[in-house]
Amino acid sequence: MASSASARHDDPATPRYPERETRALALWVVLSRAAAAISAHAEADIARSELTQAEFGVLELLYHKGPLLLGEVQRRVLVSSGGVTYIVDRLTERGLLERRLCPSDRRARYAAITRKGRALMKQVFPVHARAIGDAMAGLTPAEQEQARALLRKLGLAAAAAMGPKAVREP
Amino acid sequence: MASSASARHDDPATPRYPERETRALALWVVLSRAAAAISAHAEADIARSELTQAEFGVLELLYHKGPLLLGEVQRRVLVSSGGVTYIVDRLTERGLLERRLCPSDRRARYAAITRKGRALMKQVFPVHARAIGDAMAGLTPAEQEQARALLRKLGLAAAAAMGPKAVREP
DNA sequence: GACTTTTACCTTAGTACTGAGATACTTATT
DNA sequence: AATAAGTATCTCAGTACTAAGGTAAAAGTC
Repeated sequence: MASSASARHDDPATPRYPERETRALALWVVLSRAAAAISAHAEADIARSELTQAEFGVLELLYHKGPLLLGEVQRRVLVSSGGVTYIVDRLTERGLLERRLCPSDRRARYAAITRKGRALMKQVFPVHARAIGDAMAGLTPAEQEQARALLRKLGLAAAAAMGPKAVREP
Repeated sequence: MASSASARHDDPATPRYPERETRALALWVVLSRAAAAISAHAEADIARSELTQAEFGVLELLYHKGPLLLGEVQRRVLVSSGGVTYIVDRLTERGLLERRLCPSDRRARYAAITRKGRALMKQVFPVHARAIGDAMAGLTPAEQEQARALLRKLGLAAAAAMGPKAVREP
């Protein structure tokens, strides 16, 4: 959740903080707001396909990357292991995904998109990509590249600073 | 949820998309990953105070802004109205917040931080601000300013493009 | 002044997800 | 071969939320 500590200090009751903190908090506010705004666009578009964002994320991942072990899915989609099971269950029930055995490791399971799932994504994803493109249209292509570089650097540093513990499930 | 459509196209089964979409999707990936990484830092710090992120957000908002109508709280914290009721209930039960009548509108209620809540935030927030500062340390101050400007522009444009419907609750 | 509409909050039921622990298999050690 | 340790997945209870519907007051309308 974004902080609301502002730069204004007219009110003597409002506490002050060092500049380093103020700058970081301000960035955190706009970062979470921007993510929420884009996410709202994405979600609105995804709703067309009767999927949640997480379900769409998993389906889209398998559509573009091919069959993956459930653990790999978990790492990429930033959901807990229980969540992956739940989501894969739901998508399997709807015939969009299937589980496959792993020949080299009998404990492991692959999740793979089905013909039906592929057909759905083929119909839905191009429109989704355009929706994201529209949502990002507030920045010029050059600004988007700039933002991408900065956010990549920030994300990698922040993830590394969390140390060995993953973003989800310590 | 971020898209995973990559720029690699060695696999003939992988669909291609226009550059505008590819660029936007790539930005969406790093944006959501960066937000998740920073959020993980924030959450780890917030856990110290036995609050959820949403609870912390509400308490912190009222700490810095003073009493607000529940609707104003909702707009700022990006939670549904039911969520605000729920969160304010919990914080009130713990004596950190109180509801106050609005003199000019008898339907409306203010949420206000209590002495106990203020004491908690006074103890907890400076440490939180430092944690956010640390989480952002992957970028130089200048880069943080740059990122802030870009994300602000992006967030405002994306929110405006959603039209009249709010980020939450259409 | 009785009516509709709008606004603001609350309640209830249901959903998506997390976290902890169970299960089942594999690999390493003895 | 037996045991221990490690890893991958699944199960289940509990949490935080959302959505829809309800109530009550205010504001506008005729």
